[in-house]
Amino acid sequence: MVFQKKLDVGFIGCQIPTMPRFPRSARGKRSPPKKVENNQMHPFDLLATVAGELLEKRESSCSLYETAERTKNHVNTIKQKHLDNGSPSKSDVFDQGSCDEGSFVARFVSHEERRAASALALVKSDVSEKDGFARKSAQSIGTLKCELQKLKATVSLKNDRIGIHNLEDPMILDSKAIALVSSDSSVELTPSVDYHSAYSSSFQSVKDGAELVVDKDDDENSSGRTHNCALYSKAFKPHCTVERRVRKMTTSNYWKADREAMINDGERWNREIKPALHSRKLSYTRQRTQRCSFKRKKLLERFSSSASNGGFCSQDVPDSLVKCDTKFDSSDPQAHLNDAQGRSCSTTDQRLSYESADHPVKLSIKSFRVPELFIEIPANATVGSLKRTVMEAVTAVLSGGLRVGVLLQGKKIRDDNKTLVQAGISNTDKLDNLGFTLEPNPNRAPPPHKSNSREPESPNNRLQFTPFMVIRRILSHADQATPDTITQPPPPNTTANCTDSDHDSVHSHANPSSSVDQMYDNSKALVPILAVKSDALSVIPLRNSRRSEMVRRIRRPFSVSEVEALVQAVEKLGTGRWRDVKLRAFDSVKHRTYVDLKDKWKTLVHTARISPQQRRGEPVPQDLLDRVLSAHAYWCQQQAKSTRLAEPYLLPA
DNA sequence: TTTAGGG
DNA sequence: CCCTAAA
Repeated sequence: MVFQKKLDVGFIGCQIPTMPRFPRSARGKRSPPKKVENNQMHPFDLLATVAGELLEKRESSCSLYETAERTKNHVNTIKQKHLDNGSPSKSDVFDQGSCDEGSFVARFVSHEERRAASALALVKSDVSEKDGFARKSAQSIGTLKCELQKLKATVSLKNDRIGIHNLEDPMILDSKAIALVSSDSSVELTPSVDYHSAYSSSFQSVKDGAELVVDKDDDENSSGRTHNCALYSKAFKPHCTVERRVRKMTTSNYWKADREAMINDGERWNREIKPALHSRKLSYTRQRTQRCSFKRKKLLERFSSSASNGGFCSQDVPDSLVKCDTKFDSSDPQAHLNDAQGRSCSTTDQRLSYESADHPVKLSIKSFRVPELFIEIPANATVGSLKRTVMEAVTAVLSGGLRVGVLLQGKKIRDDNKTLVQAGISNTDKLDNLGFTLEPNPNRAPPPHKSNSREPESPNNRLQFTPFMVIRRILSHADQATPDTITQPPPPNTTANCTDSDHDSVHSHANPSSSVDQMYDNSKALVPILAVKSDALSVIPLRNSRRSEMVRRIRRPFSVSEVEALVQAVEKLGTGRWRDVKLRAFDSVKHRTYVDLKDKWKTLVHTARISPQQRRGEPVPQDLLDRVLSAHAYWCQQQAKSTRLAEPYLLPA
């Protein structure tokens, strides 16, 4: 249902929910959380989504075949070299059709060779899936064509208001899409230059438009430069994802269209379509990010298992809780390439993401250190008792299982879905401050541990070995050691302040942490440190666990632009859907919760009603306040209507 | 977890 | 911005 009347006078200008929005009491139990649905989606959002998908596909495919070309040459070079060296026994692994990555890696373990093998395997598996991909693409394109025609009809109805003309005929899109399909299905096992150029040219027009896609106004980590990890991780896990890409395309991105249709009108693109693309993109960012997270995990596992010495050995941690001396391997020139580009891609240029993600960030953790696991024990205890006590303390921590945390410059990176580039881990300038923590696994709390020390025991010597324990002193100054100072676990809420305000840039609400988890944000976590220099072992700030009082979150007044975004979102969504408002307009702003937005709206309404002289803080433009009042009035009325509809007997006319 | 509303 | 009942 289009809200025709208001739309005519240019008030809200969007669709309102198909179903009346009843007040909570009338709606009954809340339905599962849902985001803005397709039938409420702005046409521009749909167009933009599709265009983005097409571009993404084009980009990844081009990159793939460039990689294939390079790899082929590289492998041939290596093969030739080994043949020249008279080691024919090894050459079989290079034979087309029998090149098994595992055997390759087993025999040729240098970095270059592994890369070549992985990339080759990638190409082969990808090629083998191309036919299926092409078939499914054809289907989804059929759907796309249908939907685009519907969309075109819709858009033309609104032509005058939204100013889009020259929307490309769906048939043209169709032919382009078919070009994609036929290209894909004509893949040869060994990618040829001819194929590559043919592929590129068929998408030249799209490529021309690609410049417009570069998202220059992305703020901080808001948006998804996440497809960068596709090529990267696939190089290490070849058998992954053509099928999944297709499924994603056919199910989630239902409406499809071609960005090219919009490019003719560049100015309107910037003024109207691009902002819509931006907001639409936000919701897809998470999906892509999650997809990539899995691949990254695989990547790390793979990296760990193939590293020749040390490598990532999180599995080995329980056995080697000793000195930590780790470093980044920055000798790889490609790592530097990665760094230089990683920085810029996180702020401006999407295309760089592809390039920087081509090369791995290499970490080498040789061992772990436990900097702060202090034991308190009576001075008359024996050394053997001390050893056992330490052992028990460590065992108590470890028995619950371990998990690994990542600290960058003292900030805990909670968002598992971030790429290394996005998190800043690919930036060598910061690597000195990269740390890994070993934390007791909150999901497997260690069983209550009885201390059965066989030493002469005073009643005060009954230490409860829980992971919370921080024992302050080691065999020092028995006169000051009051044996009854058994350190208490901190109350669970003592550390909530450590996570949110301290980690705005890296914290993610997508990973809500349990209170137990937050507890280990404190110094009680085992903190091995990854650093180049040994003296950098001190860079991880151990937080003051004494900060026990619950602190208020830092006050962050809303800027005018934030108000603008809020008003805009509420105009579209109404005053009762703060979670949706949050997702729509503040998805990437971690420190604005939906409660904050609701509160801000409340104060905005209040501000708009009082005289300008009574207002304080940064002045909000009057036109915004006017919009606040009218939107608020409208949605209140809407809600009242729904209430009457829902409760006809309570309010007889 | 999300909404709604008082403080 | 906090707190919390209610859904």
